[in-house]
Amino acid sequence: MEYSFKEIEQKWQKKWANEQTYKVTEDVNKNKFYILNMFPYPSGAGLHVGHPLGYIASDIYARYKRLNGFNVLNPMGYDAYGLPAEQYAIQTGQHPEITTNANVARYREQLDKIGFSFDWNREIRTCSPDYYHWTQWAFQKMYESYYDSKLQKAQPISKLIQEFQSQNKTFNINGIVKTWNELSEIEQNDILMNYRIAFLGETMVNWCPELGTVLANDEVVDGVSIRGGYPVVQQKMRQWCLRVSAYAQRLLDGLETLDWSESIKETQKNWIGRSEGAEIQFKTKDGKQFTIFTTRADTIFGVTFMVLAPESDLVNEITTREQKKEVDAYVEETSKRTERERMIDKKVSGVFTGNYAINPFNGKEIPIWVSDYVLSGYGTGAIMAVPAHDSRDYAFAKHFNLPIIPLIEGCDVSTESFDAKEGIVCNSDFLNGLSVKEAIAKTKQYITHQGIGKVKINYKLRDAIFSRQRYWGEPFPVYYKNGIPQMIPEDCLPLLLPAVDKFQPTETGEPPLGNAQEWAWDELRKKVVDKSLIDNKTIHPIELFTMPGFAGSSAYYLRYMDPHNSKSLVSKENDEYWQNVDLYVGGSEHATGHLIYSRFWNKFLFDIGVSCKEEPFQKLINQGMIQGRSNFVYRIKNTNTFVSYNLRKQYDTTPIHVDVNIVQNDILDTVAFKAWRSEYNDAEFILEDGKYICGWAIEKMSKSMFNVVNPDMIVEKFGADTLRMYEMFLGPVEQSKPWDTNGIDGCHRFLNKLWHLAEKSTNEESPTKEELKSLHKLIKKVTEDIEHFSYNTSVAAFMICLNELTSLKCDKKQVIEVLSVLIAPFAPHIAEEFWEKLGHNTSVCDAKWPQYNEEYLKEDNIKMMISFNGKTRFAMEFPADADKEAIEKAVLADAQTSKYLDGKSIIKVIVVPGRMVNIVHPK
RNA sequence: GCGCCUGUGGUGAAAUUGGUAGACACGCCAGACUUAGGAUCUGGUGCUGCGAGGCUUGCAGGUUCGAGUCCUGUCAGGCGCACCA
Repeated sequence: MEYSFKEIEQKWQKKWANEQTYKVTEDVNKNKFYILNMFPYPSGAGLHVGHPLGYIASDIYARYKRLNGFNVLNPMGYDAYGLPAEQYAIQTGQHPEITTNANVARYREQLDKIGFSFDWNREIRTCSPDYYHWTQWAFQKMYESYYDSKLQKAQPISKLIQEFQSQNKTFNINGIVKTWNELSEIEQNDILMNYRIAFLGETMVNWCPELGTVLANDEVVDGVSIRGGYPVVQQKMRQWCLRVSAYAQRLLDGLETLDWSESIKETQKNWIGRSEGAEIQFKTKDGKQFTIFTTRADTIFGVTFMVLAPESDLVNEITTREQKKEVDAYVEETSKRTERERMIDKKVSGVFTGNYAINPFNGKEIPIWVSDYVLSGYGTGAIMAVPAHDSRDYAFAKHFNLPIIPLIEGCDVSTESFDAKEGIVCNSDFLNGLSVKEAIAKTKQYITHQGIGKVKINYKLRDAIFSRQRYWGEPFPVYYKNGIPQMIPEDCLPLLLPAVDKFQPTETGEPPLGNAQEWAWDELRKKVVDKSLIDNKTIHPIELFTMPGFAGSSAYYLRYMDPHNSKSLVSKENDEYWQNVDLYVGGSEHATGHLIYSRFWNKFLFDIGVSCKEEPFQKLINQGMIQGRSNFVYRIKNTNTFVSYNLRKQYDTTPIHVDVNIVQNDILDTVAFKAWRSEYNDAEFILEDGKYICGWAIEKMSKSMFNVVNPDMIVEKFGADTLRMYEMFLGPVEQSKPWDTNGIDGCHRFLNKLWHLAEKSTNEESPTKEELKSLHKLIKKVTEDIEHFSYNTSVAAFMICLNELTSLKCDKKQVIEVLSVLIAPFAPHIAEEFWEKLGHNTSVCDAKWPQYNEEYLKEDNIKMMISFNGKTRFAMEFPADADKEAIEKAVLADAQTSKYLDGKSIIKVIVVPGRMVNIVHPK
């Protein structure tokens, strides 16, 4: 009988669905294993062959763990809210809800064909009210919490208020000192905003007019938006923010406990950007005070000017009346430039404020400048400039002809600054003679002691901007009373997103939810307890901003543990059972976005006792990107004649992308090509050896390159099991590699041969010694490979084993029984079919993973390397149980007749490996 | 500029972690069978040379009896961060 994969796969997929084979329930008698893929956002293009790579790899691991007796949670869902889904809807002119549902359905259909062991009972969608209920809930908890820097954890804001009251703490409001109880509600609220973990802040944001929304830092690269590549400008706006920066140190420390790749940890460390330094207070000549941040406190004697960021509030305060006009003009000018313009054009600019600072170490007067090379958002927005030892200060000093004082013995600063933190300090009073390291420490000690500064650690990590002027996102469960945000009562959640017709964003930043004023008032009437407030119109309707894409994706893995719970995000029992994700699989492009937000979000939930683990993802595997392999045809210019690849140089040709689906092994199907597009109907070909050979290149997989390969097509032609095996065979999971359908035949042939071997295997006898050896070699290899995610080599091991069994003419049922279980993670459909034919009435998923027996693996002979006279000469074989004397004897006997030796010059013989035998044989 | 990663046949890649480099697969070559088919099977296939042999893991050194693997330098490619004081 033929291997009719189509029939087999459909049969088992139906059976799995009907019998809920992959449904998982909490079972305290079994060890848990939580495996998770980064859930996809369902784009309109559907899956291409690169998307399932990570899913297949994790599915293999999930099935393997299950066969080893673990209770495996392997869920799947959709990240359906956010910009990409909305942009797609806008482009196609349909409502995002409609496009999202259609895309989800399409994804599901494609995924089902590949035979994953997902538990679809636990499916979640970030845009479904059951789900975003808990996104909104978490936001409210963040609003009602502050970060206690002494305890280093989140605490209820009520505790802070209590402290303010009981300590009778005083606050300076516009120069008037008041105690907490003397403050108005608005003033109290303003103060608390500086502490809340979710807070309203007037901050510089990345405003993208084209997308009509603000963006988080990780959504902007090189001054343009990641989605669409539109320019982004800096603008001050009142926005919801998350105090991610409070968790900077814990986010850094947590990395040490994680089993993640070094490169992704490094990326996160860079992004968090911890730097140890000092804040030093300076006074101006006219008695005003300001603070700077530096990591090079040791260079204080080389400060020849100070620089303020143009956006800094200090600029106004410090600038003298004479210079005001000039400074204002400069500030105005820089504010008009976008981030991108500033980045491209790095020319030195700046203006003198007219004011001078006094160096607290030696009393010298230092001019204060304003320049855009100092950022307002980092440190204090003001620096002390040491041109001798900082390249940016150096460029500035050279440009404006400011003095440069070298501070390291023997350094040459005539053409460039000396930035290295090494050498012996000079020109620095009491620091002279110290190393840079010592000088930094001593200066820090000095400033602390003198009360002119303090040791300070700064982080580059900024607070996340949490509102978007968009429609397709979670509504904020917030309304306003006298401008003060109020949380909608917890038991009134979720606050549903209204169905509106006009959901397009506006360039001015008016949120699309503004089109749903009626909804806002209606919701308020339903959700706010004190109805008189509404009638008096003393309150404003619901917040019209929505949450960003990362809101829904930050704690989704917790929800999978208990997806239908309507009382809480996750029940205590379920959280304690599943703990956290043991294996997380996804792309490394989320290193500074999702993987930071998610860790932050989980740390907060840990602090408030919702999550029992501080880190959400214990082990992380970053699957590589699958690139496309494009094919080209070569058209002779101004004709409709195409010349084959190796003849193209004889003509003046233009390479043209051709659909890879009408090319096989780089040979063009000329008939299909003519039919492909009307302009090629009358195409003519110059062939070589009767074939048209195409050129090729590795490029991104995209529609415009005609190199997109659809998994449906592969499943149709070769079957899901072949697709699964081939994707793994392609190379290491973590490596980026091009897709090349050409090689798939090898995997298909393998399954075909396996099928025929299984068919022939009706012999009930025990396997022979050779057969057992081959089988147990495979068990060992596959077990080890799966543990190490080295799937490409385990596929190879299957092929080797099959070749061996075939040449042994193996026909034993017992062998096929073991093979069925071994292959089940990779090719589950065929495995089930074998299992059933062997007479089992349970799923192969409930089988037991075989253990190998070292006894069968023993080699009769051991190969060893022999070295003579310092040169490795050749390998010799010895019986496995040979002792030292026997080996020595055999080697020396061989040496007498060996062509490598003349029989008289042996000095040293070393036999390796495994057992090392040194034979020193003096002549 | 700083940090991280990767360089092996025509192609995707292996290499028990220091032990006969190129497993396995694609492709290619030759053959078998066949109602010549993009089916199946068998053998060959790193480069070079008629040959014995020689050469070979980006390049140059080093350690070692022995290096793709370890060390130093260098070149190339990729990724991340980047006026972060």
